[in-house]
Amino acid sequence: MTKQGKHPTLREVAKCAEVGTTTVSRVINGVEYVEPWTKARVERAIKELGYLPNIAARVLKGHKTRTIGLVVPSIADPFFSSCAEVLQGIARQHGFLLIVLTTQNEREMEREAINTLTQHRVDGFVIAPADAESDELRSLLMRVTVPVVALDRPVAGAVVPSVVADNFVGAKHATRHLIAHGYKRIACLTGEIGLYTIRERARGYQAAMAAAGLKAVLSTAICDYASCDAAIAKMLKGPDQVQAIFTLKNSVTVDAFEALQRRSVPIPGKVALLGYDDFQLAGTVRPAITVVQQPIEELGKTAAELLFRHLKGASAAAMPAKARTRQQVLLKTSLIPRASCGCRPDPSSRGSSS
Amino acid sequence: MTKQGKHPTLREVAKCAEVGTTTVSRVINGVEYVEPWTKARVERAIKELGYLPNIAARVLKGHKTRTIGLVVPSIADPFFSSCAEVLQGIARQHGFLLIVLTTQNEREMEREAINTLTQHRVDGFVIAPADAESDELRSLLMRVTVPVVALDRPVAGAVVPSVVADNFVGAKHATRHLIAHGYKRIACLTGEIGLYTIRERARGYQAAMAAAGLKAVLSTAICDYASCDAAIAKMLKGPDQVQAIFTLKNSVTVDAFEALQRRSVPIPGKVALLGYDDFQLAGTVRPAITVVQQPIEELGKTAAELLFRHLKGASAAAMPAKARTRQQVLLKTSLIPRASCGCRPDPSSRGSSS
DNA sequence: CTGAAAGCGCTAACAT
DNA sequence: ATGTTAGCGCTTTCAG
Repeated sequence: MTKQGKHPTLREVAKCAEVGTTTVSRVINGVEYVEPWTKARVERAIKELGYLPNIAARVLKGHKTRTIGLVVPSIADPFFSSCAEVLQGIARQHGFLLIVLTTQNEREMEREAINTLTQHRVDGFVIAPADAESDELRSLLMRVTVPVVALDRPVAGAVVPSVVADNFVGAKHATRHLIAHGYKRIACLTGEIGLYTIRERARGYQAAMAAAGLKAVLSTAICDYASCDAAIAKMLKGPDQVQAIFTLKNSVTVDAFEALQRRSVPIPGKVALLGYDDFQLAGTVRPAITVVQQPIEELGKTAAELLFRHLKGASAAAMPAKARTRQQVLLKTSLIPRASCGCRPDPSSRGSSS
Repeated sequence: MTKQGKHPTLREVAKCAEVGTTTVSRVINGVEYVEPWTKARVERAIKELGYLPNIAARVLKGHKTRTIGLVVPSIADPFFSSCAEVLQGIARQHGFLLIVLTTQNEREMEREAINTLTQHRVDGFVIAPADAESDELRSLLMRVTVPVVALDRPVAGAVVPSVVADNFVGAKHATRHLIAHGYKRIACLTGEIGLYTIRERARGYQAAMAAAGLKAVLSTAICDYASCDAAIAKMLKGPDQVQAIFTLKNSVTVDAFEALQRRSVPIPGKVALLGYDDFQLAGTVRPAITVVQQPIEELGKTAAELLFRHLKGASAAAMPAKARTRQQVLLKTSLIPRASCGCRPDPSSRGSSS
């Protein structure tokens, strides 16, 4: 049994209003015409009984669930929570619900999440894939019969449209900026090199260094403050002392800043610092930290719009031939020059948080 | 019609495996015994067809949706996104889904959110009420037939259990800490005084000031950097120059810090600073900022556990008489003494982010 | 141990 | 303009 509290049913409303079930259905959905007086009675009955349609029944009749999913590594991550906020807002505008599932970047949880969404018959979903190259993911996604949009990381083979920031170019420009400042020995610090975004940024760094005939120094094993501090300590020693540090993710930027500060290394006097991804207080600390800013809101918005375009397209134009262009949207990043790279912007550049 | 892609049905699986629908249902739910060989055939058919049970049908049969809701002002807010992360994790452990709805602290959206959740027949939900005193909310909540837990802010009348931090005591202790440092003229800056949490903190500040025979100076109209800077400018002038500033929310703390810094006011030399709510980099900026830290994870965890206890209680013990104690859980906050208040902790106190 | 059949609450032909 | 009715996919007695 396990009856979940007795919600009134449409039939009860009908009985209460002394009409047929169809009539009630009609006034609820407000499509066909019903006699004003009848309508009034039905509405009174609805209010009286506190009736709310059971969506499960509608779904069973073949209707959409008006629900979408969001599959991300973590919802506590500011990047993804901002995307979630945007997505939820747009979903609401369309009268849709948002189900959030987190994967911790684990394949297994991701697989589970997709299955769960399928079982719940969501009308579509947005996903930030744990592994862009995964064959399993690709085939799983190909079985899915609802629109899917990849966010922040594409899926290899472009089996679904994606909306990602241009990590490669963003990192390349940032590195060039450092080079333009005259630094020769520029190190790059990061962790999670397994992630698509990080790999792309690393590639951008390497490309810029190579183009300038400079030697790339890439540390990919930074996982916490200790490892970051150790890496920096080593780079500060010897004749080939590093002149600038480019960090590829938020937490590493903060750790590097902290390490430099505690070692009393002047920034940018002795070592310049530039981080990928803007963050709260990046413009408030002294020196203010120069960063590559991602268009977070726009990423979320674009993904949401793409998803809903497909959602509507499916119900309206019913599959435009096969022209479901697997769009791969690439959004530009921007460099926010502050003080840590050696730039001295006028003091009006207050911190913008991502 | 609007058929949502043709998922295989249980009947199709039955046909494929050459058994009755009942048998398929049994192997899916794994409750009753089925002949190993029959079971094997069914499982093969399931795999072959890629069958996933339609939850809507189950729900229609009177089963739970195994879905819970979360209603918060914003999911982009680090506080609530952390709670969401915890809640989603615990929900997943129980095999439940999480639906997230945001209200922007608006009554109307909140009402809508609750109705939506009811329509979708969630098994329960967690809510951070926009207005703790709202009669409408209270009555709405009393109509709801599923377990509800209030988070961060209680509902007046204690119609639902709640899990909140002790804002009053947290602010009182913080103010006392400032007083213990010898400051006499301590100002309190905040915005959103309409919110329960902020009001409680303001009360705590006033209580501590009154107890010490000090005059409370409360500015409640801080809404952005400009207003914060203006307020501080005024406080810096004249003979009654303020000696310490207590900010009641994150954004104001950051704005105050920035304003002080840009006006080259030595912290804590000239003016001490203490903020409510910890944040990323609070321990990294110079001087490191002393804050009142909220037990965010614990708030989320406790709310989730409370919710699931009620969820399980309802299906197991079927309403323990009337002993549904409307628990009001009050969690302790802690003061993290850093440098901005005048304390000089040894340099080992690295920044902890909320 | 397995299957046939009756609905759960709703919508949509099809009648009237 | 409104009512009757047949399922949607699933679980669950109740028989075999």
